[in-house]
Amino acid sequence: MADKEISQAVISRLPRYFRYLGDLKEKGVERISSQELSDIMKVTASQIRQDFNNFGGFGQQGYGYNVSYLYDEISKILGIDRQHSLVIIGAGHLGKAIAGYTNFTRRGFVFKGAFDCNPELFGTKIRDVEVKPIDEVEDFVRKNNIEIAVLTIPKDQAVPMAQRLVNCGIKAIWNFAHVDLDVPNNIQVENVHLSDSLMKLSYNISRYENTL
Amino acid sequence: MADKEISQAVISRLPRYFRYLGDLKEKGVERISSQELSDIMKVTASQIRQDFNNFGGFGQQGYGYNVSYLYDEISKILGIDRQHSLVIIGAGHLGKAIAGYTNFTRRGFVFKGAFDCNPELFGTKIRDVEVKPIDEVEDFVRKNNIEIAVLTIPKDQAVPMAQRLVNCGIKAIWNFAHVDLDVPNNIQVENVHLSDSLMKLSYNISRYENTL
DNA sequence: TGACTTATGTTGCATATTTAACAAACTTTT
DNA sequence: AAAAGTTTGTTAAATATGCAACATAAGTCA
Repeated sequence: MADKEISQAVISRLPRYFRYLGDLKEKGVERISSQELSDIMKVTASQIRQDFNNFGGFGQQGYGYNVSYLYDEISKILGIDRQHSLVIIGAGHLGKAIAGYTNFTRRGFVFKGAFDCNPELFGTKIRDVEVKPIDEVEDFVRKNNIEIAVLTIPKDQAVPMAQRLVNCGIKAIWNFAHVDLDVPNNIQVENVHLSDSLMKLSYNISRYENTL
Repeated sequence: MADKEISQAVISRLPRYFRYLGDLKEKGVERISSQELSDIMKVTASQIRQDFNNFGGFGQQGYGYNVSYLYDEISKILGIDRQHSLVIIGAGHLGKAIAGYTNFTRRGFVFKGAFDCNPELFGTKIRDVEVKPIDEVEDFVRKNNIEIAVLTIPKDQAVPMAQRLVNCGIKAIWNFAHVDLDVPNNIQVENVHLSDSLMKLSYNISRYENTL
C-alpha cells in the first residue's frame, strides 16, 4: 500500500490495456505474457510490466498474466467497477452522440439527465430521458447525487456553467468546450479539445509533406 | 532550417498557445512577454520560450512577442494557413456534430462530403451536403482530392473502412472509433478515444476520493 | 523429483522533457 | 546618447519517462 503518486502517463495507458484485455477475454484467451501483449499492442514488454507493477504484482513468474483477473484489476484501478451517474449539459448533436453511446452504459456510466437552454428541445427525449431546462440542473444534480457533468455547450457559456455545477456539488466535469475551465482542485476535469486534436493532425500532414 | 525532429509533446501544446493568442488578438493585445503568457496559461515562462524557439526566434529581447505575428506563425506551423478538405464517414450524431461545427470551417477545414451505410440517411442533408452511400466514397475521395477522413463509425467497421480509405489515397484519418488502426506510415492518424478519456476521469474521481 | 524453461518484478542505465539560470540584445527613460 | 530595465534565446541542471538486463520464482516435462 505504498502511497506514491502514479504518473498520468501511466494512467493514460491503462484504458488501452483495458481495451485489449477485454478483446482477449472475449476471444477466450486465458493467459498472456507481457511479450505476447507487447507484440499485439506495439509497446515494449518492459513498459507493460512496469505499468502493471505500479499497482502491485498482477502476474506470476513463469506463467504470465491471467487475462480475466488483470482485466478486473484494471477496471478497479480505473474506478469502473462501480457506477457513475452523469448529466449532459447541452443537448445538441454532440450531447446526443455521447448520451446515445451505449458502451458507456456498459462501463457503468449511467446517463441520468440532459439539459439545454433551447426551449424547443424541452421535453424531447434522448434514450428515455427528457431534455430539461438548464435552470433545473442545480436541483437535479443535488437531488440525484450526480457525479459527472458532460459539458457540450459553446465556449462562452462553459465557464459560468462550470461554476454553477461546482456550486451544486458536481464531482467531475468532462469538458468538450474549447476553453480551459478554472475550478477548485477537488473537482476533476478531463478536457476533450477536438479542435486541438484536429490541428495536431493538420501539423502532421504538413510535416509529412515537407519531408518528402 | 535545422531539420531536427520536434517532439510531439511540443506539438500538443501548440494548439493551446494558438487558442490563447487568438483570444488576446481579439482583445486587441499587441505584445506579450513569456512571463505574462505564463501567468495566463499556467505553464512556465521557460517552457513557452523553449517551445517557440523550436521553430525559430519569434520574439524580441526587451520587447516580448508580437501577438499577431506569433499567431500567424503558429498557424503556419500547424498547417492551418491553408485549406484542408474532409469527408465524414458515419452520419450519426457524432458525425453531424463535427460536420456542423463551424469553427472548423473557420480554421480552414472544409467539409466536402458525408457517407453512411444506412439507406434512410441517403439524401438527407448536413449543412448543404447530402449524405451519400458509403460505396461511393472511393470515387468521391479520388475525384475531389480529399485529404482527411473523419471516422465516426462503430469499431468493427473502422478497420476495413480505414483500409479502403488508404487504398483510394486519403492522407489522414481522424479516428473516433474505439480501435487502433493499422495503416502505412505515410497516412497520418489522430485518435480520439472518448471512452479512454472518460476512464481517465473516472480514475481521477476515485483517486481523489481515496486520498480524502 | 529434479533439471530446464519461461516470464515476472526490479534495478540500473539511457533518453526525453521540464525547469532554472544567465548572457546577449533590445527597449525605455533620463 | 548613455544608463537602467526588460525579456528573449540558450545553455546547463533537474526531473521524469522509457528501456534493457538480470536475478528470482514459478511452471513444465522427463
